[in-house]
Amino acid sequence: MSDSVATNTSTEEATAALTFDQFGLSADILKAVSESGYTKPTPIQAKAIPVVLSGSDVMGAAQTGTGKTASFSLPIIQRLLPMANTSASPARHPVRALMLTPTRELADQVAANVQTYSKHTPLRSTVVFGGVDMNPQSEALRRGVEILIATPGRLLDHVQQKTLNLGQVQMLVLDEADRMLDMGFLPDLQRILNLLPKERQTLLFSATFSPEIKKLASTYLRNPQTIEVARSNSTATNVRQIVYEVHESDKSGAVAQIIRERELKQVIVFCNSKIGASRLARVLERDGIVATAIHGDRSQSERMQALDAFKRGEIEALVATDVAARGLDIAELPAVINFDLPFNAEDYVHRIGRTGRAGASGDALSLCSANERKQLADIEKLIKRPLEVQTLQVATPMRRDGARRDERPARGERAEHRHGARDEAGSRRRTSSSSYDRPRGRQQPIDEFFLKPYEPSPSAMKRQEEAPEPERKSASKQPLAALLGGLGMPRKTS
DNA sequence: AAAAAAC
Repeated sequence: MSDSVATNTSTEEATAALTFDQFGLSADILKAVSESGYTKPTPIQAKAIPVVLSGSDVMGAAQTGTGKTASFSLPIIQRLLPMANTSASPARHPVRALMLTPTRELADQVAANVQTYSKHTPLRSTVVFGGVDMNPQSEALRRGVEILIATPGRLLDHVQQKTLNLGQVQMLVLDEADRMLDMGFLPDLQRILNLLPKERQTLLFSATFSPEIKKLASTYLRNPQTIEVARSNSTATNVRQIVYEVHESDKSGAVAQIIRERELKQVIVFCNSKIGASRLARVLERDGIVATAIHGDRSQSERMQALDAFKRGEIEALVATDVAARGLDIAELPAVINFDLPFNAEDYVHRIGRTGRAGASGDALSLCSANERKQLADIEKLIKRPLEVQTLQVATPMRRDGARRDERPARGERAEHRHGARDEAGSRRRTSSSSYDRPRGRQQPIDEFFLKPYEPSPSAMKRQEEAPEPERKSASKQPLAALLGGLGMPRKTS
C-alpha cells in the first residue's frame, strides 16, 4: 500500500524524470515556479506544456488537483513573452490570451496563479467577473492587459460596454468546459468565440468528453491533441472514501461529530441547497464549530470573504453548495464531507477532488440517508466501484466547550445564534436525540434499509444499462442539442 | 430536485 504519490508517478513513467527546466521555459517563469515551491511537473503538466508550446490546440482531460492551471498558464505566458512590452500605453497591451471559467471564484483563483507565474515578466493580467463593481475592472482593462481571465457573462458585458476588445486574442482557454455547458453557457461561449480571431490557439479542458463537449471541440478546435492523464470520472487513489449511513434528521449532528472526532481543522461540507448550506453553517456555529456558508445567494463580497477566511484558517467548516465543487484549490485540505449526496454523480467526483490534492492524502466522508440510495448507486456506477459504507451512531451532541448542545447560549453570544436556535427548536430536538433513544416504531422502515447487507444496488445499475437514457431529453437537453446542432453550420464571422 | 452565471 505504498500508493499515493508513488503510484501516480509510476503510471507516468515516461514523464517521471522531467523537471521544469526541460521545457525551455524562460528563466523568469522558472524563477516564479520555483518560488512557488514546485520542483517537478505533474503528469498533465509534463504532457501539456510541450504541446501548448508547440502551438497546437488541446483537448485536455485532467482530474482536479493535478496542476491543470499551471499546465496551460506556464506555456501561455511563455508564448506571449516575445510580445510583452513595458510601454505604459494600453494600446500596446492588447488582450492576447483569454481564459474562461464557470465560476467567479475559479476565475479569481486562475488569475492569482497567472499573476504568480508571470510576476517576473512584463506581462500584465487581470480578472473580470460578475457580482462586483464593473468600474475597477474597466479601469484595469483600459490600462491594458495581455492575459484576461473571466466568467462569460461579465466578459460579454465589458464587450458591450466597449471597455474590452477581443480582436487580438491569440490563445483561448476554456476551463471546466463541461461545467460551462451544464450551466447553460453555450450561447455565451458562442458569442465570445465569434468575437475572437479565427487564427488562434484553443485549449479546452473538461472533466469528461461528453458528446456535447466533443461537438464543441470539433466546431471550435483545430486538430486538437488529446491529453488525458487519468481516466475521467475516476477518483484519486489517495482519497479515502467512506459513506456513513445516517438518518436524515441526524445529519447536522453527524457533521459536528465527525469534525470533532477526527479533529478536522479544515473541512468543506457540501450541501445540495443554498438554504441547507446556510442552515447547517448556523447549526455548526451553535455547536461551537467556526463555520460559514458559501453559495450563490450570498453577495460576492461575502463569498470572497468566506473563502479568504477559510484559506487563512480562520474558519473550520466551509459549508458550500456546488459553487465550490470544481477547481477550488485549498492547500492541505484534509477532508470534505458530503452533507447531501449530489444529484449529479459527476459532482461527487469534483467535490471530493477538493481534498487529497497534489499527492496529499485526504478523506471524503459522505452522509447517506435512506432516500439517497439512488444517488449512491449512481456514484458507484460512475466511479466503477462500491464505496465503503459504515454506520454512524450519532451521539448526544456536545458543544466544543463541553456544555450540552441544547444548553442556552452563553451570555454575549450573537443575536443571530439565539434566533437561529429558536427557529430550529423542533429540528434540534430531533438532531440531538441519538439513535439509541429513538422511538423504535418510527425508525423501523429506515433501519430495515440500513440493516440490509450493503450492495451497490445491481438492479439499478442493470436497469440503466438495459435502457440507456430513458426519458432524459427533456427541457434542459433540448435547447442544448439544438444549439449544438447549429454549431455545425458554417460560421459567418465578420 | 438544485446549483451556477450579467445588469
